[in-house]
Amino acid sequence: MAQKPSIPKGTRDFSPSEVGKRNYIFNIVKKHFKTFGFQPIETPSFENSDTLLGKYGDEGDRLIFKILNSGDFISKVDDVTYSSKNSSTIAPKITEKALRYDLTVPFARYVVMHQNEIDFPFKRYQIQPVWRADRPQKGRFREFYQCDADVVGSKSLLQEVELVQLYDAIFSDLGLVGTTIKLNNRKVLAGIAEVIGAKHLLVDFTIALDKLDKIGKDGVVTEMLNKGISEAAIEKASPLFSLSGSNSDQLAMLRRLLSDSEVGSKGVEELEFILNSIVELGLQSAQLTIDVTLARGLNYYTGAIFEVAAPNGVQMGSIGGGGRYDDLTGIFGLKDVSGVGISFGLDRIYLVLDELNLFPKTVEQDVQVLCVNFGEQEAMASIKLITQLRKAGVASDLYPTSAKMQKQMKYANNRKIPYVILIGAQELEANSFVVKNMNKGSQATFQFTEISDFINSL
RNA sequence: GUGGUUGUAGCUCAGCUGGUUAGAGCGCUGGUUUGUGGUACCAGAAGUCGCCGGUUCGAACCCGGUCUUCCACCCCA
Repeated sequence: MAQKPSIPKGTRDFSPSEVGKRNYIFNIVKKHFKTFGFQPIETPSFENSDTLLGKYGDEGDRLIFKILNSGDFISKVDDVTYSSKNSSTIAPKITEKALRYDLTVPFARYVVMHQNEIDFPFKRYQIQPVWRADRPQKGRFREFYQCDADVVGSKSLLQEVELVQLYDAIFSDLGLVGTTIKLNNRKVLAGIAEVIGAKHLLVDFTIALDKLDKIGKDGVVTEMLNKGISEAAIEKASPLFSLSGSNSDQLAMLRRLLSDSEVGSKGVEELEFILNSIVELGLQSAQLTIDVTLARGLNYYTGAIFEVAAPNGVQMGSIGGGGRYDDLTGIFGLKDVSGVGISFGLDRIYLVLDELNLFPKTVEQDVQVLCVNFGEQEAMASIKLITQLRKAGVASDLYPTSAKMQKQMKYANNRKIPYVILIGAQELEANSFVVKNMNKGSQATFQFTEISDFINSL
């Protein structure tokens, strides 16, 4: 063997059966996006760097794949910058494009650029790969697909309610029972920070709070102290650390805690509306719960925040997330367009479905009928049969050479082809064909004139 | 970006404190079975032991570097 080829870290090849399973998920997701009234758009794989940079925080900027300029890009860098050997000052001068990091920011750019053609409220969905220069881990890749559904141009909380329903519809259809849709609200977090007097430390506060289930109360307190949040403030916020009970209990507690904060009370009100609506509408298989510790890194959320956890017992980061952002298009110059959206982590959903064995067997079955090749004349008769089967929409194939029957049968078996058709000398003479059911092992003989009987029996 | 971990046949992995021609199971190819797969038996092919360098009479094994895998952190789908 020559040099072994390889693919970059964090990327994957997909085999036919994997693509089959991925398409199964895509199709279900798309189907529900459509029935909820969303329309598809697509955007380029790469954007201008300044469209993306600065939208995801410093951490996000680090993870953006930058594309080297074409041509003699080095000669255009001034000597001072060049000799500084400082990556962060040189990079912007030699990389004017960058790979898409998520679908939300390109969507905001799209909305601004096409604002005059769009009928608001605009509901769009988008299923495309995104790239992040992250260190790979289980369920974390450097190239992965996001499936987003967003609504822009409506402040109605009914959108949030519908998005919860959409999550539920899709996960139910995928057979993924027992997902938890965690719900929080940025205004609630802001209210808490305000009430405890740590308004300016909102981000640090929420990031620390987000880790509660991971590092425990003591860990969170330690981190908050390190970030400069006072002991008195932490003490005031301490009811949050042991918040439990039903959604309405939690709401009552929050309402009490935030009664002095206007923004906080507004957040509680929003939470309450969404929860009450869902209680009235009901969900098929998902559960909607308040989770005050849910922060999520993306800074642009301003209202509801969603995150979906896989069913209990599956070790996997969140399989979906989203939220309300009041001013995402503002950074591109279009004010006062509120948006709310959710995202599905296709690759993680795949891993979860695979682990729980929830893919239907049929997704791996491509060809339904294989004709054994016995020789030239027999093959010609087989092709005639296959032509008719294909016209009827039956995926069928002929083994291309008259190899040993054993080999042909084995091929059919390995390919999981459920029916094998035999047309040998005898059948040729009798104008018939033998159908072998590979699952049962049984055989049946049909006349050429009875092809439709066979098709109907499939 | 920080710390750790992994790499041996197509796949999953053995390989003792460094010592001749590197092993197994599965898979693959052929045969038992010249018109029947999934079971059984027999035989066979297949590896510059991730890559580069060093130590040594001698390296899959020790040392350094590098790439890759997985994990924790950071962050996140």
